[in-house]
Amino acid sequence: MASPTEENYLKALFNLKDEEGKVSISELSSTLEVSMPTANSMVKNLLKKGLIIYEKYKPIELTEEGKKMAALVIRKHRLTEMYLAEKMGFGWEEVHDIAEQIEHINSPIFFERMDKLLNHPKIDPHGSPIPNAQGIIADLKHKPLNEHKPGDAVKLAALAHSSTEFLDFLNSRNLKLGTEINVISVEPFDGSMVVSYNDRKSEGLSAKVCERLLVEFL
Amino acid sequence: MASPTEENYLKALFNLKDEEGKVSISELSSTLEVSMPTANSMVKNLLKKGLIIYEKYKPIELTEEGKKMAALVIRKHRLTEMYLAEKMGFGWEEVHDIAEQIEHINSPIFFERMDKLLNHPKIDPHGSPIPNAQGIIADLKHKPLNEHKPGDAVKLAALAHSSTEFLDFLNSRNLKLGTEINVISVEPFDGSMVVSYNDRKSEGLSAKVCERLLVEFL
DNA sequence: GTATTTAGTTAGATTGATATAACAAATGTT
DNA sequence: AACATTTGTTATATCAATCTAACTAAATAC
Ligand SMILES: [Mn+2]
Ligand SMILES: [Mn+2]
Ligand SMILES: [Mn+2]
Ligand SMILES: [Mn+2]
Repeated sequence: MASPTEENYLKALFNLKDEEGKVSISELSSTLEVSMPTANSMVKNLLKKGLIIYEKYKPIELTEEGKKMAALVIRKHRLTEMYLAEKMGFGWEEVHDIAEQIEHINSPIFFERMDKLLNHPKIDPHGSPIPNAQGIIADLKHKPLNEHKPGDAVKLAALAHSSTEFLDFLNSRNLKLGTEINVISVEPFDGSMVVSYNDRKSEGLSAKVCERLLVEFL
Repeated sequence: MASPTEENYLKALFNLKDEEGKVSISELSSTLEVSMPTANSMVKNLLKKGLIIYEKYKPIELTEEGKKMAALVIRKHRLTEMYLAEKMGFGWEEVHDIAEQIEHINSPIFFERMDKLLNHPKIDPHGSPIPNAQGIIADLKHKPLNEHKPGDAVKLAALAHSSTEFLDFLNSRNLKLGTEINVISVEPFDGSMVVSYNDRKSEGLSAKVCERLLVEFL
């Protein structure tokens, strides 16, 4: 079985591939906050276990087996986040740090029970898809808000990144998954947008925020 | 902070003291399923950290600080067991193994939330007391069933040991916490008892079972 | 196209948790 | 009391996960 450390590496490799395409040793080491030699030696270890494909100085790739294991760790993480939010009343900004630890619990019945109690949720509290028990992840291909134009009416469906700071920001603006947003204008200079939602007639959102808000058409 | 390994040692020291009085290296090593040199070196480590009192060849004792830390780990364990049983529908025979892992999660808000959602439970699913947040444990001084005599009417309040096998046995006899038991007779030869409870008019229980059933007078 | 910078690797050390082998102390038995 | 058994200790080794220092390959800049 994979140790907690190995699970964290697999998860990081999976997520970085999604976000950045190719994955390098330096990205891995900074993501996991370890030194490059540490990441390098774990990469050799994962290679030996057949979970990645790797040649010196080349990008790191997960094998099919590695992908599946990564997806199952991500499943444990996201199910936990959903459980914490839905059944224990935690805010979406609180769940990640706890899930980062609980994802390493080795107990299939525990996570199956969460899944059942939650009625087999498809997404976590940040709108990210929960892989199924076979390690298959739905691709929910939402578009970021900044790709929309004035007049578009959309619904907040997910977040591209979900740092605590960003989630606190969204809380302060009362933005939640499901919030219906109308695009009023786009500032060509800096890509910021003016939108309305709920009873807020005119809210300015920076380009950085708009890129991270993943929405679907209404 | 204490590592998961250190937490397991503290917990074992605390529980063994309760069950056996003095705690030796060999008891510790067999309880934790490690070699004696391993237990010996961890004892040195805990000594250095001021969590135990120890002199070569003498019994091991927890310091006040060690006792408090042990009690807080036990609190996390028993709160988790109660949460799993009450909120997630696990049987009392399923909760220990999961709690053995979750007890090492480092997140005060997580365990405080469990405590709150459970309405500050005083006991775990096996009737053992849950230490409070200050590390104080109530002494519920129940007596084992085998110390009772024919004619006594008692209520099952806790279990002296709670191995999966024993819990499976109790399930098979439909014995639960709260079950009201009437002592019909005691066999002087082997200490076995005949009792009645619910609609069972005459159930034989071995001495071994009767020692482990902790009851209170009705 | 050489020089500089960045990224990656190797070597070597450390720490925590574990083990086995060998020996020593304490305890139990006759 | 002597011997045998059990318990505990020390010495030494391994393994996973980490680090720093030194070096090398690749990428970028000029
Ligand atoms: Mn998360
Ligand atoms: Mn993690
Ligand atoms: Mn337990
Ligand atoms: Mn444990």
